[in-house]
Amino acid sequence: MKIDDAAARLEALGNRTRLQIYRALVRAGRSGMPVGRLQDKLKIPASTLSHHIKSLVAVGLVNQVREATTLICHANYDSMQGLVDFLVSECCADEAECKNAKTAA
Amino acid sequence: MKIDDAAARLEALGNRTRLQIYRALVRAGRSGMPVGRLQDKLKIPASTLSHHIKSLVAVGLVNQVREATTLICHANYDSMQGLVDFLVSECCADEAECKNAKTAA
DNA sequence: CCCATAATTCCAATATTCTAGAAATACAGT
DNA sequence: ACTGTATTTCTAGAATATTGGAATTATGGG
Repeated sequence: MKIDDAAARLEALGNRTRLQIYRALVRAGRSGMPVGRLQDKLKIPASTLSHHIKSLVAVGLVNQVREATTLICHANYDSMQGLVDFLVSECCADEAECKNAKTAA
Repeated sequence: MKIDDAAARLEALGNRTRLQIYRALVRAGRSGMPVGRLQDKLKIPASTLSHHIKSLVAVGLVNQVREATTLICHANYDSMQGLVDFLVSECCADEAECKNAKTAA
């Protein structure tokens, strides 16, 4: 993963509201959750919510599937996993020891 | 971890420059890296660099130890691990199946 | 105490993000 | 086509972040 992609994903998650959205979707699992339900759950205006969801979709952390008039949102696990891998990779690349952190990755 | 702490850490990493700083420190491993060397490496003005480092320290992702006139910066692995754990935790909490993502955590 | 090096803080300009109401669009049922 | 529900886009003001030069502080050597 390129550093700009990683930064974009981290930035997307680095906002309380968007992180709440993302967590709700992670909790919802494979079945996902419609935009409307997110709105009920998080109590934020539709337009605000829509903007935040758009950010998450733009960086690939969230996918959407239309089902009639409702849009179902899904957390994209692969995208998150790629980000996590990026974060823990190259640990101590410029150093010798450091076994702990390597196993943590 | 509280969601606000997680969001703060993600926001700190969600900026190209700060992510570059953090990665350089991760690569440097236990020995860390002085602020001045980061400046040489990343070619950014001292004040800008200092601001960014301060953000990373504020959220606990980076620690600093003074050694004479130079300040050595270290990536805090525990802090990062806590963040990663937070991100992959509670996957599918509201659903039944979903084994893949669980094992990924 | 004075100097040099390392790094931070002060300050201000610029840029970006966040928020949300209002208007517009998407879709399905009748 | 008309209506209602779901959601997005338009728009713009307020808030926050980013940047970097200049001044300041921190530390140790002579």
